[in-house]
Amino acid sequence: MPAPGAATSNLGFAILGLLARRESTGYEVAQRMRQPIGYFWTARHSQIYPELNRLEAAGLVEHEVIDGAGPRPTKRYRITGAGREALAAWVVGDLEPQPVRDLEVLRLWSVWAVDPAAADDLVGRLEATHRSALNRYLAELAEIAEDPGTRDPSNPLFASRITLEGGIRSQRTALEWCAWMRAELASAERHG
Amino acid sequence: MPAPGAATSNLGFAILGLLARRESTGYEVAQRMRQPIGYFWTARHSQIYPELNRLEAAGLVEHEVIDGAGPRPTKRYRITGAGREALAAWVVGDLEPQPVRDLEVLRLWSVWAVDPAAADDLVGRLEATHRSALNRYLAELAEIAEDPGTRDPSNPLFASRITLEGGIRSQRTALEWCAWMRAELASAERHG
DNA sequence: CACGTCATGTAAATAGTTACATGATTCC
DNA sequence: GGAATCATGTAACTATTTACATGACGTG
Repeated sequence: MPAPGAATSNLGFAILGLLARRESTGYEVAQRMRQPIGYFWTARHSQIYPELNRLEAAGLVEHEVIDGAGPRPTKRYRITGAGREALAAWVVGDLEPQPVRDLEVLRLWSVWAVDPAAADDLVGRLEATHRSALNRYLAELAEIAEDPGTRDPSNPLFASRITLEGGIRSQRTALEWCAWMRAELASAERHG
Repeated sequence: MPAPGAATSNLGFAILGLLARRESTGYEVAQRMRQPIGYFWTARHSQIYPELNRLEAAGLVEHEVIDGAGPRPTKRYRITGAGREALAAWVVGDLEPQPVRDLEVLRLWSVWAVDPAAADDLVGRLEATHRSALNRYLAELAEIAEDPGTRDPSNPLFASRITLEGGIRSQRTALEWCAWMRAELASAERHG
């Protein structure tokens, strides 16, 4: 019987969300942490393995040993009933303001310190990264869009679809913003 | 003569950006870290004071002791020439992909695990926080918009304006996305 | 046979938060 | 007289990254 009030970290809920969709080994959790959810949360395996142990100690996940290729026993993790309850409670829980950390905007906030040509180049590179992110999201959405599960709010694909839609919208907005900034830089150049 | 290749952290560049605009005490840096730049970077005073020492050891800032109200000597920090160069080089430097961490999207990615009414309530609360952020950004932009400095790419106000504009655009997009999600939830409810 | 993938761990370092500590001045 | 603000620092903890460690199997 583990401590029931043991606070789970954000990483813990990211892992629970992953395991609620499908059981996985720690290695697979690390893989899935890059691709599907890496757009809004990331973690390395060195953080994931200890967190899986904490989740297990709290009774939110459990594992069984299976055949595998590693030098140590391969463990397949599954979310428990308590884990599902904790995840659902967290999803609808209070929204404390999260500390924002956006390196891109932090750079642009000091862009006045470089000459306009360098600024334009920077914004151009930013634009390119947003364009490639947009294309990745569009491709991923296209892959699942036909599935009727994406229309059912209790199907994981519904949540995949709405989060991808959010990513697409925000990348498009970022692209428009970049184009706007380049226009602002160019207009200042003419009137300057 | 400090080590010239000493790597400066992101926090260091946030502080340099602040001091490049105006010299400040550590206390003021902590205040300014909330309001103007807190929309994209945050830090507490316990992180700021040691970082100012590191920046000084690296020759990027310097201080003079002034009259002040604290129990210890009050220090006013100023960016050095080397500090300005380091800041400018960082602004236009390589863009390594930054690890994303968005708690809001992480929650929504598991929203399939709760019932549609609770999901709708969650999205409603998200909407409210985006609306208030939008209003704050609009008010801040209105405060500076009249200043002709906002049109000059080498004036800090230009950078303040374009970053606020980015914040406004992304909050508006988030609001539209929230409205879209509520519509999706409602339409599933009808056909469900 | 070298390289990539499967597979799980630990160690050491940096980054960031929360809490502790001190003391003067101003405002209610 | 108590609370807020000015002002700077340290200690302890949590979160995250980078690097070290091991070893089997399949592919070119």
